[in-house]
Amino acid sequence: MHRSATDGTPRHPPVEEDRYGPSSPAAQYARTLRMGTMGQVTIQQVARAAGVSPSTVSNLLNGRIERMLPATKDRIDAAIAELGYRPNRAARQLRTGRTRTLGLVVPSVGNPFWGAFARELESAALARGYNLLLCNSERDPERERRYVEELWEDGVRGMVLCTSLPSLAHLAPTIERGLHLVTFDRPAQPDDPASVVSISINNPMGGYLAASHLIELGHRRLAFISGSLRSVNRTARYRGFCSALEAAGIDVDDMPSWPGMDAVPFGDVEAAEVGRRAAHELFSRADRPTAVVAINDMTALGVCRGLRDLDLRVGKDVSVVGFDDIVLADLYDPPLTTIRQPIAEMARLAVEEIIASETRSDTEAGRSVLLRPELVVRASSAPPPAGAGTDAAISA
Amino acid sequence: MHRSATDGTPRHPPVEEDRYGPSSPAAQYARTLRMGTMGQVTIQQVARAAGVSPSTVSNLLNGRIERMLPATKDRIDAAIAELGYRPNRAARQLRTGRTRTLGLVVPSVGNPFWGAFARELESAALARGYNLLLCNSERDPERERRYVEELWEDGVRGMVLCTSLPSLAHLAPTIERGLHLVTFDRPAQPDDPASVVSISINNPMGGYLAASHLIELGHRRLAFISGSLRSVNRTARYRGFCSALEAAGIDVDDMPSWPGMDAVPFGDVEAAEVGRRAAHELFSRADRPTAVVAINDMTALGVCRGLRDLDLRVGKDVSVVGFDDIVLADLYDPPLTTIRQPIAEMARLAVEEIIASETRSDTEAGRSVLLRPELVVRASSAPPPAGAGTDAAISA
DNA sequence: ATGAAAGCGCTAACAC
DNA sequence: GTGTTAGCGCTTTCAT
Repeated sequence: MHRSATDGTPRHPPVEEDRYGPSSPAAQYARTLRMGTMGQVTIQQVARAAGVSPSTVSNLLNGRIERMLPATKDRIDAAIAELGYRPNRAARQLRTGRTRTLGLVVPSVGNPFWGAFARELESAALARGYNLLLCNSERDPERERRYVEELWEDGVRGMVLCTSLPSLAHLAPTIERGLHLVTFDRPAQPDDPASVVSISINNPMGGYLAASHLIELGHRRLAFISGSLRSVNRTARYRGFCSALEAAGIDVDDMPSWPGMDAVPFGDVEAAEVGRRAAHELFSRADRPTAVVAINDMTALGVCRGLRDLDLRVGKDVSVVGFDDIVLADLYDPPLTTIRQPIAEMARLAVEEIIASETRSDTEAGRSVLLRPELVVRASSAPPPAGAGTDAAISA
Repeated sequence: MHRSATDGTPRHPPVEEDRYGPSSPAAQYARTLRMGTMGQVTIQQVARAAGVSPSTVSNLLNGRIERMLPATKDRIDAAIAELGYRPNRAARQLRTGRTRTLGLVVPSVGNPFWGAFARELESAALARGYNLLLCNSERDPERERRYVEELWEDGVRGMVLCTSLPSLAHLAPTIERGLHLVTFDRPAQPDDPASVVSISINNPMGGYLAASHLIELGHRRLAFISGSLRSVNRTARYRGFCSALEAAGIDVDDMPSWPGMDAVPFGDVEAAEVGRRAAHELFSRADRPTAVVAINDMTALGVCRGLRDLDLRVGKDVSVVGFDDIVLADLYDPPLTTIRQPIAEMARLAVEEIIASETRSDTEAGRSVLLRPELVVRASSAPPPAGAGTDAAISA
């Protein structure tokens, strides 16, 4: 090892060599370092084995095969195979400044929706030759910031951020440095930096679809259940929910409502617990609703569980509509009516946007893509039981 | 930029400088590169701003603050803050050969169990100052190998692999290079390389607990349902299941069985679908069981769904026991009886093992840690309906 | 068609 | 207590 200074390819002028021969402390240190790296095979060794220079090996590695004789290529290929050579990513990245890696920050892979989305995004990234790094923010802005900065330090320049925070101020420094950011499930906000692209479903439309489905079934007392009140999509979905009520001539202010849980911060795994508690409280009251729209499927499943605790039958006594269409929605008893997000398409779009913005010369106005949500009707929603919560019952 | 050759800190002997002045093509190239990296602030710039040398900044960065005057430290801190300096990880890693990052390869984060485990492992890693990189293998050995090698190339030397493949041969080259590997949910196999540590629950015990719980409730016709037959823990859990039957004097060969689906490869998300199909086929037969043990909760949930399709009531007509205790087990209707895996503790252990093996001088025999599974009884398991599947019914 | 050399940003041994 | 220096493995320009 460490023969580069004495063999045929000195990497420094002779003047250096006189001062720091192969037995100098520096050389010893280099040797130790190399031991520590566990026999990493370098491009130099491959070059030597193939009887060519490192640059030629590098050319092969980077697909510039037209620059060498077929015989040379074969020799190098053989050397690579024999030595089991794998290029060192850190060195490569340090040199080029690029990485074929995207970052994904989700609230929590403990929530099946985010797990499913992560899978889709990984597939989409892989299909474009990118790798994916996955991080959990647990909806903590500080943790979100830390991850984004850490990914940046790892050379990741394109990220998908799943957040419902109204402001991206905590990420401003990284965005200014040139981060290609796509926010998911969070429509663009007025204060967002111009370069940010956002991809989400049309949340107000989703809320509208959910509520009007229930109204069409005959429900007149509807509640909207969510945990955090400050989330961007909560507001948007609730807005759509309200429009549907208004369009049907129902006064939103008359609807039973649940205060929410903004005091107690909670993660996505606890979403179900939120739904359960909300159901307990909302359905113990006299003015209880006949139907519920939940902010997402996990919360909806919690609501169903809570209703069962009260001996109310979902899809009979009470209708429940969720959001997301996670795998478990169809598995549940009763299967859950929900608003489906087209996650595969959204994932593909997110990757395309990032790659496009990396290729684009520079700061181009970020756009906001809204996809159409889809109502999936299953057994958790049905007409209200006769005499309960209908117009007649209310006027009685 | 690129002033280092002309200012007070030349990095190469003068002879170099005569040949490649600041306007040489090399210098121009360097400038372009630096533009491309989007204004990366370097340690040199911090050093200049603070009026010290890069090494002093480096010393501060690496916690060797005792080597400098408090005033110097303050000046450097100020410079770092003002310039918004963040060390370049690639450079750091290239230099030290180390990374404070662990890798996790799971079958699929689409399965809530793996999502939950990933969360736990991330917490455990974070608590020890490590980051976590998450990858989905979709139970594809080739993809598993690719990820392991890619992580290795990224400088990751410690990984947790969740696999149920009987052989680790596809990872042998990387293991030989010094990978610190912990397999999760896959007990050590005779052919495993000696350095591999394995962490899992005692799967035979889990299978035993599940089956004997059902037997104690009075069931005498039990089926075991799983998808892939080749998985290591499938075999182990089934073995435990059989012991419980034998201990109760029940002949395993008399039990209704389902052929499994080894022909069709499937991911963890489809586990539920497997359960559903298995239930359809198994419960359409005359010799149908009164109770089922499923390989995991997702499959168990699918079984429940399939039973419902046949108008059989879970927890009444048929008992179902799952494995894992995912969040949704308790949310389901009826709540699912299951074998809990202590994932938080297992995650903590996995991280400890990896860190220990990185610190340890070298190849030490890998060990196998088996944790105790816990039976969680919920409403999906109950005594068999009178006259069905009991000894009497069988002899009738 | 191939090679020599420079340097990406950082760390740490050693000199002062 | 602080500075100087070499070099981690790679890519790419320019020279041949």
